[in-house]
Amino acid sequence: MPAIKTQRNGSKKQVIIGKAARLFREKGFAATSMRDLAEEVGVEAASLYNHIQSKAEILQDICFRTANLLTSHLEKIEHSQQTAIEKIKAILSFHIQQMLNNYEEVQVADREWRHLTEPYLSNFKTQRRAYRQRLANIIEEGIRKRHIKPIDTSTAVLIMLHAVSGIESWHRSTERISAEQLEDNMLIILVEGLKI
Amino acid sequence: MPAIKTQRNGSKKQVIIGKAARLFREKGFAATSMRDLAEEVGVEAASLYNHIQSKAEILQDICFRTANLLTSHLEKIEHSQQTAIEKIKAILSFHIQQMLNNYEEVQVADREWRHLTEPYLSNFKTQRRAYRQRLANIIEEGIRKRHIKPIDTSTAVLIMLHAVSGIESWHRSTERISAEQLEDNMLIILVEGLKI
DNA sequence: CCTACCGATCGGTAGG
DNA sequence: CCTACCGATCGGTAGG
Repeated sequence: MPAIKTQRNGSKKQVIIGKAARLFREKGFAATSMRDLAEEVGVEAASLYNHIQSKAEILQDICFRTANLLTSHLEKIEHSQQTAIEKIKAILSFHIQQMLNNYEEVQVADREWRHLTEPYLSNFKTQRRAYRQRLANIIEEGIRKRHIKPIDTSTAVLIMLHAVSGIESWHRSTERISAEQLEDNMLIILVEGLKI
Repeated sequence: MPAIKTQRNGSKKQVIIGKAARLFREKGFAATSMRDLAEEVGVEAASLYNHIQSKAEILQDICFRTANLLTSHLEKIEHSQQTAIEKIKAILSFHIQQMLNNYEEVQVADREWRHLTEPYLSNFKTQRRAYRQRLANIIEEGIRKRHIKPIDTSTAVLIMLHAVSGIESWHRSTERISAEQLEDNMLIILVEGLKI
């Protein structure tokens, strides 16, 4: 019954990856040992290898799942009929939602991708560069149509993406505002300044 | 001649810390070995210990030097007679300058401080929290005087600081704009949206 | 899923 | 500043 076996392996693998994301975010990829991960999962370190191939594979799964999620959402927005400002708001809103609901994996993908090995490292960097370029193109479109100030698009992209990835600090803050308020405030600060 | 000896040790120690900052930024603190660092410096690993006490001490030096630099600049700005908007611009401008001129140490302090051990870890977190609070207070002052939109101050601080720390990507980009243009653009995007 | 274990590498020390 | 070396820990495998 290979179908059931795959299913079982798949679900246990996802548990392992989820726990790994938590540890990688807390301590970093390099400082997290397979024995740390095993303890978190509740098995011996050797047993992890019945479900995953290597420590590197876990990082690959986390990084590319996140990258693909963001890329495919960007694709949808690109093909919509919204104005540039609306598109940017939709993209940032999606980033914020991902950060709030799935922040461990998103942050690991954002911070620990440097530990990917080739050819995954190059693939990831290429996908990342393409994503930023496409976001810059949307801003460029807004500038051409005079909805957005004539700023440097690369700088704007850089600010937006890094600002969003900073939500971590908020996430663990004691004096929290609601997720809705957070999103509203971020969009005001990041987008209103762009408008003409 | 203890004065000369201290001077010599001091300068060689600074060389080691500088090389370490480069490696810690590239590969992360945990993934950088003392043998990697020794090779970069041009000595055997054991010889490093004539100049530094431990790997941990190098990270402490980098993190607190950067933290103290930013804190003491903030102090100056706080006591000046500028408006809140001007103060924020001055602080961000200083961050951007530090990032451009000294980005390796600044980035290590920003990204690798999690690897500090106690009591340094707690000290660093406290200093960091205080810095953000004082920046938030300046924004709060601007809101009270109706120079700044009534946004959530913690969110604004979070966005600003993370946006600035994202300059790394730009620094290694091929299609660069000038440092001046970068700073102008960042201040427009980050500050203009705040104004009423 | 476990016990037992591998070679490699780690941060750091002794002694000169 | 080097050679020689330490105990600890790493990612991963063999075999059951």
